[in-house]
Amino acid sequence: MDILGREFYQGEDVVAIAKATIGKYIYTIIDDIPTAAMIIECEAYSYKEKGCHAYGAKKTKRNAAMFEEGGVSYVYLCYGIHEMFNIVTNRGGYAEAILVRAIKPIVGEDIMKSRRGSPSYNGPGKVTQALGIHRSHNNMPLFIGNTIWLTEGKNIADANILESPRIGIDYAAEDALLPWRFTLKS
DNA sequence: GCAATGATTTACT
DNA sequence: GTAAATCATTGCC
Repeated sequence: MDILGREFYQGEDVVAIAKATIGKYIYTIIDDIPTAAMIIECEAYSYKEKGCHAYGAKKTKRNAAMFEEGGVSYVYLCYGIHEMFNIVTNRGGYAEAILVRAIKPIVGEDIMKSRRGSPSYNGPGKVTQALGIHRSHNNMPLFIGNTIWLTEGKNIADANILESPRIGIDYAAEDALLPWRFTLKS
């Protein structure tokens, strides 16, 4: 299958990449269990705005993965309970990433359901749980085809992608209004 | 060392 | 709609 190469992630416009990520397939092989799903919702984050952990290009131990070259994963724990899966973009040092918010199961739905305990996958914490991703998968390359990777997936027309403000970052003030959330129209 | 807090989910009123 | 759960990371003392 067509694993997305490094160049897909290294563009300079994280928002454009986020939009292009809608409809892509994400594959994981975790605990020897393969699963696949289509990305149907994601959000862009950049060091240039307050919603991002790396706002102001401030590097910390937690967000170090975002400063890597595009094409690696950024997984972290939030609210002490939920793990979130991000795709790092841009070149090294620019700290931009895409948060995967919702998926549609393609392979291994029963596995996801049993991991989740509930058959819904719309929410960042649910996505990581369904796919079996956890913090130890932080800073992993996504362009090799090992453990976690993306493929070309479905080609989605622009007209079928909705833009809207991001969710859950009210503290980011005016930056919370940026239309950096992309959803597949169903 | 210690207090504050969050890119959320879930259940309850 | 509102609130509690729950802990690693952060920032300040």
